Amino acid sequence: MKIEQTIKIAVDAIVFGYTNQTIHVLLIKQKLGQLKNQWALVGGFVKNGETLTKAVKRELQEEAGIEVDYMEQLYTFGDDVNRDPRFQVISVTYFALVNSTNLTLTADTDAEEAQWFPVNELPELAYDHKEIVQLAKERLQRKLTYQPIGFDLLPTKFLFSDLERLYCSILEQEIDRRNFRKKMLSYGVIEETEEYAPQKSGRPAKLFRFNKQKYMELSMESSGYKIDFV
Amino acid sequence: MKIEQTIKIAVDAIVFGYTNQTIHVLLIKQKLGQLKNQWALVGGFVKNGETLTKAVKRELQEEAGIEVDYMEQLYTFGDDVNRDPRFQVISVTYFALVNSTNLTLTADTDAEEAQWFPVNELPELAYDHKEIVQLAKERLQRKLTYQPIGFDLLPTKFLFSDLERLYCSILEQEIDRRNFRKKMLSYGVIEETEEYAPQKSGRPAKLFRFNKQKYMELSMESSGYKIDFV
DNA sequence: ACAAAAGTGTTAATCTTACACCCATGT
DNA sequence: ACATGGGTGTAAGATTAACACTTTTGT
Repeated sequence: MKIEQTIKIAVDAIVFGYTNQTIHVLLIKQKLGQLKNQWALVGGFVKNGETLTKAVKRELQEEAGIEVDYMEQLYTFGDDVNRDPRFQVISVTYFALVNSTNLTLTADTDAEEAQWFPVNELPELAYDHKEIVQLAKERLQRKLTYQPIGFDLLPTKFLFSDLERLYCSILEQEIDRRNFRKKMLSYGVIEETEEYAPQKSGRPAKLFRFNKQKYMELSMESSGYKIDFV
Repeated sequence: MKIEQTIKIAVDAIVFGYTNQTIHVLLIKQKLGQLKNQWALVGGFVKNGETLTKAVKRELQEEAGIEVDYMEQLYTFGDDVNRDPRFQVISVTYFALVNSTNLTLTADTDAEEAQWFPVNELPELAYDHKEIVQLAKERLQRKLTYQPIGFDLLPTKFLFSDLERLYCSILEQEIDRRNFRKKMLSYGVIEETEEYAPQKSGRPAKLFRFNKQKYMELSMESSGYKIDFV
């Protein structure tokens, strides 16, 4: 069998982080090539013999010095033959989340500059990356309602109010505080710690922790985890 | 920039059809190559300049002479470097449905033989295709509950009882006939026709039709379509 | 004492589930 | 008249949605 394929395979990562009560996306400023100075997603070509997952993790490390806390495949873009102006590139994109304690970036080549951008204030993006981010945003919204991925955006111990603000900011809607807490706690996957976080003002708040173990048990038996609001 | 990539890109399609009250998967018997006589999914390498979607449609036409009624990307397999024993191949897989009036297969090269298999009685499959089918089956199950894709497996006009059996067979569970009908009709996306289908025995049954228009309107405003049962 | 955020329950409305008998036809 | 599958309603239970005051701290 003869195959003369010249199509290239790349991976790109859409990494979400949560700081200042806002969802952010990780972007890289291209310092080389014809797209110099444009912002783009972390990504690059897959090496021979490398798996897709490894390629993404390598790029994340190389371009931003970051390790993510959650990652899953998002979509493969290959229906616009000219999405990369140089030649035909198919991009397998990944959706990733980082815990807000691990947000520090350190691009280790000086070919790039990595930076967090609030998801609603993105600069112009190279290639079709705007479209990719949009898709990722929708995935994040939907996923949040049926899987406990919000916890991968928060520190291990967090305030209930932060969790709530996280949901508000991702889902872009108001949430009833009492109903939210009631429902969240009803699944038994969040536990109180004995610690309190001092607030700038107001009553001190208990810190909570996500119990992954409990969630696993829950999802085995019932698959009934669902957090959605009107 | 130098890129010496030797990884190949393939597409594979998991096509579901519904006959004899059972979900079937379309398979191809390899008549050439080292995997001769093994059953596999429809698929092949992407040509230079070809989009992914076009590649899948071309393969479906070439290998089975079929046009599908619904298609979406499923997943890209590339984390097992040896999934193809010959060389590194990344496969972008597609999930497809054919209307049960369009099931006729006509492989137009004699390199292959196309055949429908009941999803629970599959032969040994080549490569990692068993895993792919499994993933597709799960997607079909989940998708059925929040999108009206069941209608792409039935003729334009269908019996309510067929729709119900379709859901039973895909979701692998019993369904209360009254509650199912009530809920389905409550969305207003299914309309009665004036026609009756003569039954082998028993009371003649009305034929129904899916109103895509209505569904679009519904999903614009509320996104509240959900068909799930315990 | 007041400002600021945390914490907490009840009720009405809606949706879901469970369940059994009559209907229209062909033989 | 009987066998076969089609067609229909109701009531109890569960879930969701709406809603406002008290608590604890710092200033």
